Amino acid sequence: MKVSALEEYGLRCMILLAKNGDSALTLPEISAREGLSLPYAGKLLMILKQSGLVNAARGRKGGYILAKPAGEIMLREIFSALGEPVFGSSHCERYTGDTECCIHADDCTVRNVWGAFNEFMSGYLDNVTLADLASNNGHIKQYPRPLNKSEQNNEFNRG
Amino acid sequence: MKVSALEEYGLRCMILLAKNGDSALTLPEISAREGLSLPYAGKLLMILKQSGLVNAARGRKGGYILAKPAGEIMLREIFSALGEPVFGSSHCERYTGDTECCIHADDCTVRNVWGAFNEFMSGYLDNVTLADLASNNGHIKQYPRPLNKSEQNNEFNRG
DNA sequence: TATAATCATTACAAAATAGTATAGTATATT
DNA sequence: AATATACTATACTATTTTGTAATGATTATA
Repeated sequence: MKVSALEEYGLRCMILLAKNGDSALTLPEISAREGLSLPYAGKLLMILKQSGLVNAARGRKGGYILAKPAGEIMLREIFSALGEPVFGSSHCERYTGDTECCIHADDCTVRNVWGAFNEFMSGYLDNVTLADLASNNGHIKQYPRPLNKSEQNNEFNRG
Repeated sequence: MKVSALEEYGLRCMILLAKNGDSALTLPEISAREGLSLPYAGKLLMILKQSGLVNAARGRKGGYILAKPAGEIMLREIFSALGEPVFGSSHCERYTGDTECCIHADDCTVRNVWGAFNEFMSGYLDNVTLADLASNNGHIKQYPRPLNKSEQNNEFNRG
């Protein structure tokens, strides 16, 4: 289970733009401040632009800026632009082994594991904005805690 | 954010072995029942064997069997064998851009996002066993729910 | 209108992951 | 012992992801 480079660096660029407020940042600036090569930063921002998350201006006074206020950008939008959720709609089509359609299509045990992750992440992605990340200087003190063992035993349907 | 093929198919094989109880399954059987090619199933089981999760017997009556009861195998062990947790120890070394060490090493905003996922997953992986997955026929009714907006506002340290 | 700074686009190269092929080694059965 | 059924190991190929290169298009300014 891995975060892709696009997701990692793309989210970083979005946070950078959010912290920079209303003034635009150029590719050379973004590249320098994120430690990315210029072409790669360009590629990232292009993806973000094509997803409608940032606006670009060409020419001498050009640069990139958020397409809307950071407080109105949910994390989900950013992740959707950069990749897929862990258990996305394509998951079952992706892992079909040798067969046309997954052999567990009817009765899948694994699906529930990814489903649990996915539900948690959905709650997170749909409730946290880019501004939340940018404003607190990167120090979220507490995360939604995981359930302890007895809570899990209550909530899971065993046997 | 993606589940790797190894994680997906490896976990499926473990569940299959768990459901099969005390009798061994051969590679041809595993291959057929999971819809995987024989060589690929072999590769998977080899990884699981080298991690100590399954025992193998060679020869005519050979096959694979869980190395210990499914109830004593935490999901974490399986995932550790097959890949890395989302925000593992190598994450910050992995995404350093062009620089030797990540430019955000001191003050990283993104880290908290992955950290939240990671904490949730840890709570899950450390509390759910392979038997939990195998015994309920794949139908977990309820997952640890995500926090709602007001809970999040309480738990997060804003601005 | 020339120029420098900037974004845009396409094609390519490198690395990691996924999956296959082939040739072994071990064991139960006959 | 011969054989069929299994696991083991290594090397190879294909695909996806990651990152680079090179060239073109746009705009502010002098």
